[in-house]
Amino acid sequence: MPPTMKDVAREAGVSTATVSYVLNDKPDSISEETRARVLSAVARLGYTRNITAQNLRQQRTRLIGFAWSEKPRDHPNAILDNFAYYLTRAAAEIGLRILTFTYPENDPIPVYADLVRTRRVDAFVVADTKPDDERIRFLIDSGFPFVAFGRSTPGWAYNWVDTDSRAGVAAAVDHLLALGHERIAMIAWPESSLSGNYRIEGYRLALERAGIAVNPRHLVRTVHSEQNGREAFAALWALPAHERPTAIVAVSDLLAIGVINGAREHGLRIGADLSVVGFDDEPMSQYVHPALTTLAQPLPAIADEVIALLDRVLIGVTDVTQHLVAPPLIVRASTGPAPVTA
Amino acid sequence: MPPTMKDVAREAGVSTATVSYVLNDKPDSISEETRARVLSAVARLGYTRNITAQNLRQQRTRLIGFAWSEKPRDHPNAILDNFAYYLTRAAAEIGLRILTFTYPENDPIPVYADLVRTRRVDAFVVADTKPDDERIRFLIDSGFPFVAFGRSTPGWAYNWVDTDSRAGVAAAVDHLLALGHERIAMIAWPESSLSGNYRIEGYRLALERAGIAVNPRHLVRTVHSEQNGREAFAALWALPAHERPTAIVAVSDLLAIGVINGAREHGLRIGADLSVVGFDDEPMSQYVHPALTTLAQPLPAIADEVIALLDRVLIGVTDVTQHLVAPPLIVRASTGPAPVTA
DNA sequence: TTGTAGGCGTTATCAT
DNA sequence: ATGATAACGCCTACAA
Repeated sequence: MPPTMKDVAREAGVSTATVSYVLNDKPDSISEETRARVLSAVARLGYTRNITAQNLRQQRTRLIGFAWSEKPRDHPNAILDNFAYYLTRAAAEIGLRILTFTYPENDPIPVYADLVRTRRVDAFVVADTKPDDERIRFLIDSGFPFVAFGRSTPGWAYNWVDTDSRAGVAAAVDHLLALGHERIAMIAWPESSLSGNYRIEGYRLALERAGIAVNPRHLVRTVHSEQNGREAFAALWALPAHERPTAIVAVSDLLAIGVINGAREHGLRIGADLSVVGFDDEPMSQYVHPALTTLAQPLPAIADEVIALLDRVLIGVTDVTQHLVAPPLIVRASTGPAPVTA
Repeated sequence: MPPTMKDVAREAGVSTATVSYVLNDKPDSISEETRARVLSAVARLGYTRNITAQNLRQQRTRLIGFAWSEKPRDHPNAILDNFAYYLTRAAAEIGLRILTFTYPENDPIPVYADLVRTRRVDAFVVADTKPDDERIRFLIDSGFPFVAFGRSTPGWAYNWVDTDSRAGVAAAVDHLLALGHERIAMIAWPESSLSGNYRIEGYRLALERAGIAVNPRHLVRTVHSEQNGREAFAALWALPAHERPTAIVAVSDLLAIGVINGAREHGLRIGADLSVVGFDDEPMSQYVHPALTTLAQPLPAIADEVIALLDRVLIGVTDVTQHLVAPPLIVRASTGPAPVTA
C-alpha cells in the first residue's frame, strides 16, 4: 500500500538501483540531475524505506534488547526504570532503538536465547547484574554482542560501565569526616552483593585514609528494605554510648530512610544528633524530612557510555572496555556537624 | 550463518514449503511421519525462524511503540516508568514486544510519523496524554492502530483505558468524611489538566453526596511541585480559623508531601491535626513520615487492558472501547479522625 | 553514471 | 500430502 522503491523508480524514470544509490548517498556515482529527479519523486510520493526489508537484506535489526527482572516491584527502585529512559534516548542518537522485555529472576536464559536465535535484536544492554551472572556468561559464551551496566564476576572479560560506588562512599565518608564525625557506621547488603562490597571498600578506604580504625561493630549487613534500615539503626544505637555512631552511611536511600524513621522514634534530630547518607538519589529522597544527603546514580552519563561502547561493539571492535563513573554527592539536610561530645 | 529453512528442508529431505507448514501448524495437511522428520531436523540443527524475514513476508513487525516525553526528570514520576514495565510484560503474553522511544514535548509528531512511515512498529501505546493531544489526533487521522493510557479531548473516538480519578478522589473524600472531617480542601492542577479536573469532580461529588457545600476557598489550583504543595498548604492554613481545613486531598503524592512538609513547619501533627491524602502511590510514599494515605495507580490492570484492546485492534476490530479502572485507596498514617473542634 | 539481476529467509498460491 | 515458485522490499555485485 505505501509506495515502494519500485514506485519511486518508475516515477523518476530510473531503476530501483539508482534510487537506492541516491538514498544511500553512494559516493560519486550519481549525476546531480538524476539525484534531483529521484529526490523529487521521493518527496512527491512521500516515500520512506521499509525498514524491515532493509533489515532482512542487511542482516540486522537496529534493535537493542533491554530487560527488567520480573521480581516484585514493592520497593522504590527508580534506577533501572530511569535508566531505560536515558538508554532509549541515547540509543536514538545513533539510530538504534530499544526493545524491552522481562525475564524471570530465576531463569533468565530462555528469553535471552530466544531473542538471539530469532535474530530479534542486534545486541543487548544487560543491567541489574550480579556476581556470576548467568546472562553475562551466556552472552560471552555465545559471542553475542552486549554491553553491561554493572559488574559481575571480577575478571570476566566483557564491556561494562558501572557506578563507582567505592569512590562515591569514600566521598560521603570524607564529607562526614570534614563535618567532624569520627564514629561513622555503615549499613551494607549481604556479602553476596558485589556493589554492596564495593561500597564497603569505599568506607574502609576513607576511614583508613583519615587514620581511623574501623570498628567492626560499625559495619552492619542486612537485606534491602526500609524495615531493615530501622532495625540496623536500632542495633547501632544499642551500642555502648562511647561506641554509638554519630553518622551512618547506608548503601541505599531506602535503608537510609529506614534509619531516619528508626531514629525519629528514638527522638533523634537527623542532621544534628545523627547524620545520615543514602545512595541512589531516589526521586523522592529530596523531599523526605529532612532532605536526604545521598550519592546520585549518574544515569545519563552511564547510558551515554553504554551506547558509545555498543556502537564500537556493533562495528566489530573486540577489545574490552570497563569504565567507572563517579556518583556525585548531593549534600542535603540529613548531614550536619558532629554533635559536641557530652 | 545460522541454519535457514532451506537447511532444515535438505536435512529432512522435504521442501521448504513443507517445513513452513509444519512450523506453522497448517491444519491437516502434513502426515505424521513427515512432521516428525521435519521436527527432528529442526531440533538437530537448532533451527529457529528468522523473525525479520517472517516480518517482511507478513508485512508486520510484532513491535509496539511506546514513548516517554523528553521533559526533565526532576520530579518523581514513577508512574510512566512503572507502566513501561507492566506493559512490556503484558505484551509478551501475546507475542508482542515493546519498542521504546522518546519525543520532544513540544514537537512529538515527527518521531511518531517516522516510525509509521518506515513501518517500524505495528501500533502504538500512547501514554501521558493531554487534552487535544497532537499525537492522538495524528494517529486517528492517519488511521494507524493505537491504544491510549489516558483520556484526551472528550468525544474523540479512540480506544483508551484510564485511571478513574473521579471515583478515586471520591473514595478518598468518603474516607475522610467517615473519619468525621467536614472541612476538606483539595489541591489540584491548573484547569488545563484534564485528569486534575476529573479529580476535582470526584471531590465535589463526594461532598455533595454528603450534603456539604463546597467552599470555593478550599479548592486551590497549582502546578505540580513539592514547593507548590507547601505554598498551597500555607494558603489554606491562612484562612480564618473556622474555615481552616482539617483534611487536604492533593492530586498527587508530590503535592501531598509538600503539604506535609509545609504543615510540619507549622508544628502540625499529620494524621491528627491535619489529614492528608495523595494520589499515585509513588514507591517512596509508604516510607515518608507519616506514611501517606493515597490512591494507587492500578498499573498492572491498565497495562493488561491496554494490551487486550491492542490485540483486538491488530486483529482489525474497529469499534471503540473506553474503559476506566478505579484506583484502590491505600489507607496509611497520614489520615486520622478529625480533630475535636476547639 | 546507470541498469540488470540475484538473494536476504519466509510464507502462500497453485499445482501435482 | 507435498513441492515449485513467486513474492515481500531492499541492497549490491557486476555489466553495460
